[in-house]
Amino acid sequence: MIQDLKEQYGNIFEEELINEIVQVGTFKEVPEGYKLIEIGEYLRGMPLLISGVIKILREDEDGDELLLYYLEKGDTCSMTMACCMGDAKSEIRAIAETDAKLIMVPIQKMEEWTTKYKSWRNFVFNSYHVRLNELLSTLDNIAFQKMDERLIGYLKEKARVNQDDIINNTHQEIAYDLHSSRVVISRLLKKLEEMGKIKLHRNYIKILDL
Amino acid sequence: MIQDLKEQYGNIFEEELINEIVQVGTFKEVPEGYKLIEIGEYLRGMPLLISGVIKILREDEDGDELLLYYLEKGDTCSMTMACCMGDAKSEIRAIAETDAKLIMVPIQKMEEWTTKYKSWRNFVFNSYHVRLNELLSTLDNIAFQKMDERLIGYLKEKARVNQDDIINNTHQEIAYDLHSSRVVISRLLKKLEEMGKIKLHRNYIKILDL
DNA sequence: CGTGTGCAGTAACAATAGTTACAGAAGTAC
DNA sequence: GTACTTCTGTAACTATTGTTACTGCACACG
Repeated sequence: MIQDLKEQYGNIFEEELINEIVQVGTFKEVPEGYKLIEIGEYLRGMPLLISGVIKILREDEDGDELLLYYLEKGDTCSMTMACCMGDAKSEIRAIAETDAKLIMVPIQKMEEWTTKYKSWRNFVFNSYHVRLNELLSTLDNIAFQKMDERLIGYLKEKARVNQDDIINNTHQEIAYDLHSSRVVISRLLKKLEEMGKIKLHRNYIKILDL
Repeated sequence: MIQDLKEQYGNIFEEELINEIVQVGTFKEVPEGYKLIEIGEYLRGMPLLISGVIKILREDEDGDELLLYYLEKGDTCSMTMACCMGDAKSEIRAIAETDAKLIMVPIQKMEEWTTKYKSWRNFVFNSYHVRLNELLSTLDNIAFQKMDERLIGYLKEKARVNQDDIINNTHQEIAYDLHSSRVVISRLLKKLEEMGKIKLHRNYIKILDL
């Protein structure tokens, strides 16, 4: 845990803070698909991501889903931080997109460290900043783009975070993430295939030239 | 300026911080429609809103607009804060929805005060928190609601921030805010009128029972 | 090797939103 | 008053997205 932590956060947190994190944090290794946070759930800790990718989803009262963004190594969940200050109930769902390693820090420490460590303060501010912009960009996509463009963006982003030109998802799963329906996604994917941008297979999609 | 500031922020900022704000901040009074921040513009200061309402808009590369949310008294612009830490260019446009009074604080002070004053730290964190949730709620509206529901929400919110059952806007202006077209908005407004929820007039709309 | 299950392809249709075009009403300027 | 502009109402049409229904294929499992 210590070497993982140092590798990922050593150059942004001071030694003393790293030591504190090691003392109070708990190391967690989760498999792909593991649900880390559920909507409405009370949060016990704040995650520091060491490796892997976490996807953050929003859901409305009818159960309709929407992918907000991915967390990658070195990221933390600003939503969690936001929750720690407010009503403490999660507004989002977090699912491991790949196998992931992370450190859970008790939320009580958050404010203490904010006072004590400049590097922690900067980290928290920076996380908010990055997340706010990420959310803004997600909003742009939904507000200004049509489904075909959103789909292309989705495939690109997914390939990027997973470092893989193969998208291991069914059309139904993609439809959930984009808050659309399976038939619509199949239709658009077919078009992309006809344009030579992707190659469709059962349970996976190969990206050729997006 | 001092009495305004104390009235609005006196119970959250300590005396010393208030004094600093008075020293380095500049008081600004702007009329309705005044453009406070433009997209891509470099930010000189961070606004603390004393009175009035500011609307925050997003725009894509084609010039299509979208209303994100309103700032009310006691709010500050988290986007601005986010900018101060990042590339400093504004991601959004800010327009005075009503006549407004505000205090502009030089962005250099932001980090200094973050270290120095706990109340300032909390204020900044809290602003981020509120804005993140606001943005999330905006995203919910766009992603999960249809235009008629969004329109109702828009009218309600506008009536709330302006404390007025009269919405002083043309259909075209509403269409811009919701990133739709005038004809669509006119059509939906007519339906709402037929349902007895509103009464339409030239240049304004009276809300009856939304 | 047949059967069941889940996935993908496709057609036909419905609903929603956006576009174009035009007419008339309300207000403004002269 | 007349001329002009702006705002609203409406029709007709297109585009996009969503829905329902049915097909066949691939794969797993006995």
